[in-house]
Parts: sequence; C-alpha cells; structure tokens
Amino acid sequence: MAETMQGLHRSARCAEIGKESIGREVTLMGWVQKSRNKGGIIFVDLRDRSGIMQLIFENGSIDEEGFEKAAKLRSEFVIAAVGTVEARSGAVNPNLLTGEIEIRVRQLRILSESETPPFPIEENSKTKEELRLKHRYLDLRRPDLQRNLMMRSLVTSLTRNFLTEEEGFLEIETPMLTKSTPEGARDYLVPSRVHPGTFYALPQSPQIFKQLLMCSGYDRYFQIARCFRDEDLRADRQPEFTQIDMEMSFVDVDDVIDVNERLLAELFREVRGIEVPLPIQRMTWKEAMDRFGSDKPDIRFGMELQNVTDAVKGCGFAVFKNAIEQGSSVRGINAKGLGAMPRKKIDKLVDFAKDFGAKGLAYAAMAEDGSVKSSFAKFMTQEEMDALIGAMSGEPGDLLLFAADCDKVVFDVLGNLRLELARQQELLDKEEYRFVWITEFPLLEWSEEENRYTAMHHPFTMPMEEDLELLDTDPGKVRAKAYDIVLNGVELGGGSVRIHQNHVQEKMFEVLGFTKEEAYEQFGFLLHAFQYGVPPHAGLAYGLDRLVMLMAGEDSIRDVIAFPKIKDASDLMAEAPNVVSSQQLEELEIVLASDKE
RNA sequence: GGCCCAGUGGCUCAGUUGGUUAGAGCGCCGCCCUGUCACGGCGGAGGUCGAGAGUUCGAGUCUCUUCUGGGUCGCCA
Repeated sequence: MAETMQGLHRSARCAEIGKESIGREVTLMGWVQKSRNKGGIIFVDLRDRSGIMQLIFENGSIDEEGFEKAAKLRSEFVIAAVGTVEARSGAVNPNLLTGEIEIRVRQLRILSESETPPFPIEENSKTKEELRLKHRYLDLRRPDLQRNLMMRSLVTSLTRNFLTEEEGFLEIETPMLTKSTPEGARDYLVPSRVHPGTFYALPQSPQIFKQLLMCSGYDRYFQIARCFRDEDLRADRQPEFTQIDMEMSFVDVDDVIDVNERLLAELFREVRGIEVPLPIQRMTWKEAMDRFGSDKPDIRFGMELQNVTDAVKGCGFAVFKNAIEQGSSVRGINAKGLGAMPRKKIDKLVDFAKDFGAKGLAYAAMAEDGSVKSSFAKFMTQEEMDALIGAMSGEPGDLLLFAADCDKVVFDVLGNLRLELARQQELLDKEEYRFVWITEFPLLEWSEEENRYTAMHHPFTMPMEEDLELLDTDPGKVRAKAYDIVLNGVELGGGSVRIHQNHVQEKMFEVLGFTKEEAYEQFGFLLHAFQYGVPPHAGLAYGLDRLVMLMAGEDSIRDVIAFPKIKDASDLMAEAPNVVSSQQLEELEIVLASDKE
C-alpha cells in the first residue's frame, strides 16, 4: 500500500550529499535502483536524477515494522527515507560519487510500488530501441538519458543567458500556426475549423518572422524555436526539432560569425570544459568541395581529394578519357596503408560508391613490394600510371581510389568514401572537436526536376556584391553571403546575410522563376514590410538537437530528445498519429479519400 | 519508393550439414544469510523461435510473402 509523503520534505538529492554532511539527518526521495538483503541488514541503492545513495536498514536503528517494509522493496519502488548520513563502516565504493557515505535509515515510507520494468533501468542499455521507445518514460529514467537532457537544459540556459545578458538579444516567440509556402521542405498542415478548406502550416523555421522583427526594429532577436518538416527521418533528423534561431540588424557576415564563435566557445567551456580556439577556421564552399568533397567536411582527419584530371588527360582508360571529354573531372583519394585490402572489401567500397551515384570506382592497390593491382592499369601505359600515382603521392602500401564523373557525383562519392574509410579505420575521435565555418555557398542550385534554379539556402539570401552582375549572365556562378558552422562533419547551423534591397529581391525572384504575382502571393507580407524601411540584417540558426548530440557524444539526436519519433514519424509511446472521430472531421469539413465510395 | 541489417523466455544472446524434450547469463518468484555494492547459497516458474504459407518423413534452421524496428539512398529552401 502506497503511503503519503505528508510531514516529510526532501532535503537534498542523493548525490548532492557529501562527506561534509556526516552526522546530519536528511530526507531523501527517489527510486529503488537495487536492494541487497543480507538477512539482518538490508542495503538499498536509492536513485534520483543526481545519482545513487546507499541506504542501510538494520535492526536497532529502525523499528521492526520499518525493517519489514524495507525487506519488501523492489526495483523502481518510489520511497522516502529519513536517516543519518554516516561514513561507511564497510568498504568504500569508488565507482559511486557517494561511495564513502551512506544513510542509516530510521524511517521509511513506500510512496509508490512498481511492476517489474520490461527492461533493465541501467546505463549503457543494450535493449532494443523499439521497446525503449514504447516505454520512453522508463527509458528516460536511465542515467545516460538523464545526463543528456540535463546537458540540453544547461545548453539552452547558457545560450539564453549569453545572448540576452551579454549580447543584447531579445527572446521573442513567433507563431506555430502560420502560412504554407511551397519552397523548401514539405509542410505539416493544420486544418482551419473557422475557414473550412484552408490550412495553417507548422513552421519549418521562423525565417520570415525573424526578418520582420528586424524590420520592426528589434535589432537582435533569438528564440529556442520548434520547427517542423514533413520529410523522411534519419539518425540526425526528426520531423520536429529545435533550433537556436537568431537574427541581427546592421551587421555583416563577420559580425554574425563573431557572436556565434563566442557563444560556441562559452557553451563548450561551461558544458564540457573544452576550450574552442578562436577564431574558428573558415573555408569557402569551393575549397571544402575540392578538398573534402563535402560542404560539411569532417576535418579531424586527412585523406583529402586530389584532382588528377590533368594527370590522366589523354590516357588510354576509356572511363577517364570519356569523362574528361564530357567536361567532367577525375579525382581520387589516397587511403594510406590500405593497399593490402582484400578484393572483397574493395568490391564493397565500389558498391558503397554506387549508392552515391557512381557508375564505378577505379582503384589501384599498391603492395609493399611496389607491385600494383589495379582495375584499370591494363588500359594505361606505365608512364601514365606512374604519373597518376605521382599525382596522388602514392607509396607502397597505399590504396588509391578514383571516381570520374560530373563534379557533383565525384564529390558525393569520394566525400562519402572518405568518411567510410575513416570509420573503418576508426580515425574519428569523438572527444576531438573540430569546428569550421563554410562560407561563400552558391546562391542557386539547378533543379533538373523543376527545370529551374532553386535557392540553395532560401530566396532571401544576399548574393555577394562582387557577383551581382552574374545574376543576369550566369546565375549558377553567383556566390551567396551564406555560411554554415560545421563540427566533425555535422552541419550544426547555418545562416546568411539577407537581402534588404527590393530591387535585389525582385531580381532574385525573377531568377527563381517567380512572377511578381507569385512572389507577392507567397511572401507578400515580407515584401510589403520591405517597402517601409528595412535594416541590413543577417542571422543564423543552430540545430540544437545536433549540437547537444555532439556534446554528449551520442550518435543519434533521439538520445537528446525526450520524446522522439521513429523512422516513419510516428510516436511509439503515444501512438501518434492516430485516426480522429468522424465528428472532428465533419467540423473541419474534411472528407477522407478512403471513405469516398 | 529503393537497398542493407535485425527479430528465439521479461532483457541480452547461443542454437552445427534441417534430426530426440530449444539452451545460457541476467531478471523474476520462494527460502536462507548482519557490511553488501555485478552480493552470495539453495530451489522454482517462465518460450506456439515476429506472423502466414510452402518444401520435407521432419523446419528456430531452407524458400516465398508479410509485420515490426534500425541504418542508408531518394527527399530534407
């Protein structure tokens, strides 16, 4: 029978009590982690979010009724214990923060009993994710998840404090029910009851609203913003996620980078005790692609891409020759010391490359004795081969891998291959944090599907002044005042300077293929606002989930989100989404296609 | 939508070329134990091997279909 806590008041959390409290009486409340009954003495590990405290129950220091109650304790019972802090008379437990002390209990209350949980509540759970997510309220009791969520809370409170107290930002909320726009990701839609047949959209980001706040003179805005995108999930992508979103007026690229470098340094110092050397390295998008084949390069290791187009020009290997004739490039990576990789493993790498659009992967495996096993050597003269190996700085024992295709495919293939090889060789140290700013992104991207240019970032991104003329002649070459902050190969955040001049914005819409009417229909309120005096402004948004994931050393953002969704965007615990009543649908004047006959 | 991986007591797993009654550790239940902390000792319960169909004298094991979860490509201004 569960008892009340009336008359008791928790005096501290378990691990908040230290040796200096010896002799003091304390009242602890929490969950039974484990009970060890020795017959005449009972040890109970009491758990709360701070950690573990050992309770001891012994005849003489607790009455008979209390001792019998202690014998009944099972895992996950919620109890209150009143007792005295003592130095342990037995051996100390060096694995425990509180390993030198224990509580001699004189009063025990069972506040709530518990069924045996469906899986062990313990650190480093080996239980399948499916089961853990079904019982997320139990999974969240595990110390590692509790640490992650406490770290997340610390990150947001430090961010708030830094931005508002030290940097003059204002925290302002923007609407969750807003307007759907077809650019970008798929929107989550919310039907309107008052206006049947119309829909709100949940925000993909507060982008337009924060720009309006700049128009309205708020100067420096930030928000811990929930965002929604109805796209497929990944380990680092959830349909609803959280951004640290900010926008500043009267600033340019360097100003945004400056504030954010100091914010990141503060967070890593306070949360992890890690000094981030400032300024953070910057790299143009083009350099990132050329060297790493990625706009979010992991620079913890080398294995950089080499452009060997010139070295193989005119060689006999048709794959290389044809690619070059079509204006494509041939690039390679040198996997140092992997020259002895067995054929089967190389074939796996070839399959891996094909997943990213490669038609094939050429390789040259250099044995220690200097002999070369290669998929294409027979098509080349010895001189051509030597030139290629030279261009790759190939030495005995190296494995050279080449892709020949359009730049997009070559970068994608080699960039991912580079990461895969690093994973296989365990070159990635989670405790090493390497930041890099990627700058000068292309403004536009050609969409084969839509047969037009689309904005790489979004339609309000400012082109670089020196490239403005190219908007008319060669839009694909225009660089943007856009920047991403990348950490260990993860895109942590991104932003840009925004267009604040109407004529540039109109030109941008023109290049994107919007008529004036279409632009006004979708973004009219922003464009109207821009007619009334708009400050130059710029901003940035972080993926909070990814940031905390990396700080916590986790591999999935699910581990830093209290109630995450699974691959198909459903919630295993709440069983959302679900069907709704016909009455609810009628009120919304919604008829399901599946109900139509 | 495509590809890959996994599914065997509550949990984590083993299970040989298809061959008696499917095992282990942990957990759980009962009894014992006054210094345990991965406590210990003795005893016990608990499984239609994700589901369906097929091949076979015989299927946890082979084939097909399907469900569930994970990873990934497409997708993600």
